[in-house]
Amino acid sequence: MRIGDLAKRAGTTTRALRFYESRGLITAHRSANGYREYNDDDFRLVKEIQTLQGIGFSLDDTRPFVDCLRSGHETGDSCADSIETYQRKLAEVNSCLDRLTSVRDSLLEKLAEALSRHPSPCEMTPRDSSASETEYQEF
Amino acid sequence: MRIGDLAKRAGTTTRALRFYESRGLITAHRSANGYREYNDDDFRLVKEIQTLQGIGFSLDDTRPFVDCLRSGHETGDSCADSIETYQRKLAEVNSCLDRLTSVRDSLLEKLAEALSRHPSPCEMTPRDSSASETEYQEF
DNA sequence: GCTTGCCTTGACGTGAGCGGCAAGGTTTAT
DNA sequence: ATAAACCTTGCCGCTCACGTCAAGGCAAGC
Repeated sequence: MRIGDLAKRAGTTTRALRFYESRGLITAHRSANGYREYNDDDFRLVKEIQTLQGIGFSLDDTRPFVDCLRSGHETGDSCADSIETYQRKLAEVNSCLDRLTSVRDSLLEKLAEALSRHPSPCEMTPRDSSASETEYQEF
Repeated sequence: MRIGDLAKRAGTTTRALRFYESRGLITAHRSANGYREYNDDDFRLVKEIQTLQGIGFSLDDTRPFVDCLRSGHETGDSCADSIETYQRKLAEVNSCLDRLTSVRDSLLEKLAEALSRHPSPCEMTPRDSSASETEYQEF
């Protein structure tokens, strides 16, 4: 299949696929007219990338998994490098959790202090607090 | 004092101070030769910015606090907008904590699965696990 | 032949928070 | 007089994962 077909099947864009190729993650062989040709294995690679990106992996971090799949393994995490990446990511996530927890604590503290200084007697959040639209940016 | 003095006092750079000014956070009046002139109030503004940035606030998020100080309040969080920003940030942090927690769980799960498939009998992390240099990038 | 819809490469834009450099003006010390 | 150490504005660079043109080639239907 060609790049547009793969993009549709994988739910991504041609631009993303070409970008993955430029990063060396996937490599397509070309048909006579120069078009990229993909097979089902390539589809699996893209899916692996998407899954890992969904967990917060950078493209570089997905490389060991993609390489692992390309070297014939059944799953992307059947190789030592992938396991190490899991562990490194886990450590990152844990340290970030610690940091965010302390941030939350200091925020709660600051908020309590500020509220105690600034009573605001008529503003006890009277309306519905629909904060579900926060698209978690940096945190 | 001039921009270099303020930068030194606040432990930042002239480049950062000019950037804050370009974002409309601080405004210096100019002396006869065109140099920026700052006073102790400006120093407090910079300190407020730094404190909030240390908690993970974006520059834009520090704006209510800076405006609050500039409007004469004793603390940057004496104004309603600052309180709202606190609350919004708190919601963001909490949602991010939830997301990271589920990420950690799925990572642990995937790691366990992969390890059960890939015994690796001679690699039980024999060396010291000095993962303290991970500078928490995206997480 | 013309349009439509694929495909190609390449180069620039995005957002955050500055760093670094250029090219010049000002002040102070020697 | 001149060097050192400031200051000014302005513009490019950085990371990341692409989006968005731009300019053109290829294939198929009418």
